[in-house]
Amino acid sequence: MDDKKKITIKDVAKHACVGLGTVSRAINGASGISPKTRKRVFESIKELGYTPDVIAQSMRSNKYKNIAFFIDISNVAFSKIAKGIQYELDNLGYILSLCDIGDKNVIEKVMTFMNGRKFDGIILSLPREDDQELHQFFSSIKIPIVTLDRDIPDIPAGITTDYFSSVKKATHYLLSLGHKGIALIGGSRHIRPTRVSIDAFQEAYNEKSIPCPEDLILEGQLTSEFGRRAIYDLLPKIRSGQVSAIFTLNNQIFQGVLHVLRENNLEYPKDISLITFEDYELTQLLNPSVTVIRRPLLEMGKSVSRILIKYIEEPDLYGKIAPSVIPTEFIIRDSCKFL
Amino acid sequence: MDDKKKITIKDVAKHACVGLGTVSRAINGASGISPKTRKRVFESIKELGYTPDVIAQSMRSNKYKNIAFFIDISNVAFSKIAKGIQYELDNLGYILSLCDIGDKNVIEKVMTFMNGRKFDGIILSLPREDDQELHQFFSSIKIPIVTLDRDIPDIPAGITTDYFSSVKKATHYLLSLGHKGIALIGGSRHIRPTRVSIDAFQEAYNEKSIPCPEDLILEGQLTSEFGRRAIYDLLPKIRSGQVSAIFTLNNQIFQGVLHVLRENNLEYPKDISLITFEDYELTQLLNPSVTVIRRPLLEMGKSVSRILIKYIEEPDLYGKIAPSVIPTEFIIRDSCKFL
DNA sequence: GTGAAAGCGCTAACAG
DNA sequence: CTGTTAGCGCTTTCAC
Repeated sequence: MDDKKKITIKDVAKHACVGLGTVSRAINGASGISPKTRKRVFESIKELGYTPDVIAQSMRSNKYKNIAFFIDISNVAFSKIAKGIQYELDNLGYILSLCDIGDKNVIEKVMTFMNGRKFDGIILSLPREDDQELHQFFSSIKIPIVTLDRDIPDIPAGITTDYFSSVKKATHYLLSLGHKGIALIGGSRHIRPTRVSIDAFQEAYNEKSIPCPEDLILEGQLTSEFGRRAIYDLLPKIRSGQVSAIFTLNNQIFQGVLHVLRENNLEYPKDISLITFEDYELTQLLNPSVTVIRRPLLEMGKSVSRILIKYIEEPDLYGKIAPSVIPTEFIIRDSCKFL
Repeated sequence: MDDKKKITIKDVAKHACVGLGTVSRAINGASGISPKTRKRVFESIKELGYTPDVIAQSMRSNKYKNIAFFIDISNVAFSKIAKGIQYELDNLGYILSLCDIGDKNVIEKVMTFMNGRKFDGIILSLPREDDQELHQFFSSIKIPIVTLDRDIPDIPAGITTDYFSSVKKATHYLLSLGHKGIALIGGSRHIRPTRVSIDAFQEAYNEKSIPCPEDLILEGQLTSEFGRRAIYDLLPKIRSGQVSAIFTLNNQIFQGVLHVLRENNLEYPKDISLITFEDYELTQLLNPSVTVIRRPLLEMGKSVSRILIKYIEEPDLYGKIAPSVIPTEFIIRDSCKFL
């Protein structure tokens, strides 16, 4: 990282003919140093090409300039969110340490990762909200933690995506097209996005005074495997016309659905109408293109970092800032037909 | 991270009635400690719930248990590679620090990221191989660096993907289907994958004693934008039948191509045959499904980490291990027609 | 305002 | 084999 021999704060002090502490004060923008001295110190720093050793700084100051990000990497959304986070963090001199927690054995992975390590803050996107053991673990940590669209007791949400309004909009859209049998396939009520979406779905039906088909609300996991299973079970109802539209709340589920549809020679929008969450290359390039709800992933990453950093810099605020509400967009394309 | 009050090596020493150094020796599995004492120390460690402070360890030992990963996050391949890397690193107690370098201003981002930070090793996937400034920078660093499919002077490749054989296979396949005008759209010769693929492409033609259409080898960037431009220019030749197949070397390029094809009502395989690199949800779910060359992304991540760790643990080997050669797979689906 | 001194928690070199 | 000692590079008192 450095050039030849490590040049330390000591060298700078000597070069600038000041004491160790003075250099430190200059670096940290602390008070109690005259502008003149400060300037001289900075000149020496520049001349010597000195860079503070982050490790040594950390040891003394308990600041690490390091954020941990726990997420299931398999989710396509991840890379864009990560990009947003990293972008924001970069500007502030923090780095991102990545931990893939997959979707099982989460606690074990988290603990291994944290073991003896130090971070200034944590960004959390857990596969479920009801893992008591995990909550307990995170609660015992006294650094700021912030979640991505999760309602977890004692841990403030950094951002909260407005699934409600777009799911309602989408459901209304389907309803207005004449669909009554809409199957909603999502994760479990134990994660916020699914929970909120179900509420919105039901409310849309209620507003039109159409009875909501509770048996068509399918809760499971955010995997393509679950999508396959769900749609497979739905096949008879699709064929009988009882179900005329499918609304998937996650891209992996959507992919599973698509597979089974294909295998069974079911075409959309002819045989079945489709709406899904997450707008990405697949939904755009599929033919016909797919009606979707889009989340601004990059922006989500940036927002969540901003809040986390604020908490880190002003610990007193922790938990007191309302999460950024991220808007979503309902984009109508060609995957739904008029009944 | 810890529980209440920080418990240190000192506490352990006191508890186990041994000296500081002894505890350290036990922790580090160093020699010169009797099994009996070691056991006692570990008992105390367990009892006290002691965890070594990685920061303090790092400061003394110059080991950080931290790997830096530089990559353009935008690439879909990234998340699976990252998963592989993280998986392998996890087992060895290393963590992954992620740096998104995008595809411009790379050196600036790299330097900001490295500034004052310490890593044990670096995994590098640069957007181009011919950035002198960047090479110089990385050459000046004396920790192991390993690349993902890049030939960079002085920096050993961790893995090398066998693009050659599958590109040749794919080209032969197209040739045997009767295609002569195959457009090859890739990045620049300045990155290994494209360079090798071009070679293979030409060799396939040569083997069949068919003159290789050099003017149909299009070099550019690995972006959908370039894909669009390239295919746009090709349109007349496609319509005239001069070009009957397109072979894209990257998924983003492929997506650009697909867009333009769609906009111009060109269908595959009817109007044009298609082969692309990277097998992912899009190529599988598109209808018709797309003939592809697949790389085992997860495995690539694992392999590159393994080599890097080996270099870290045995610095003498640095640069002396041949890169793992990662096999690729040519998967025939429905995007090419018999001419 | 500024220098000197005291550690942060740990490893490594040195005596026994 | 094991205890003690000296720092790693830095921040933070504490005097002056």
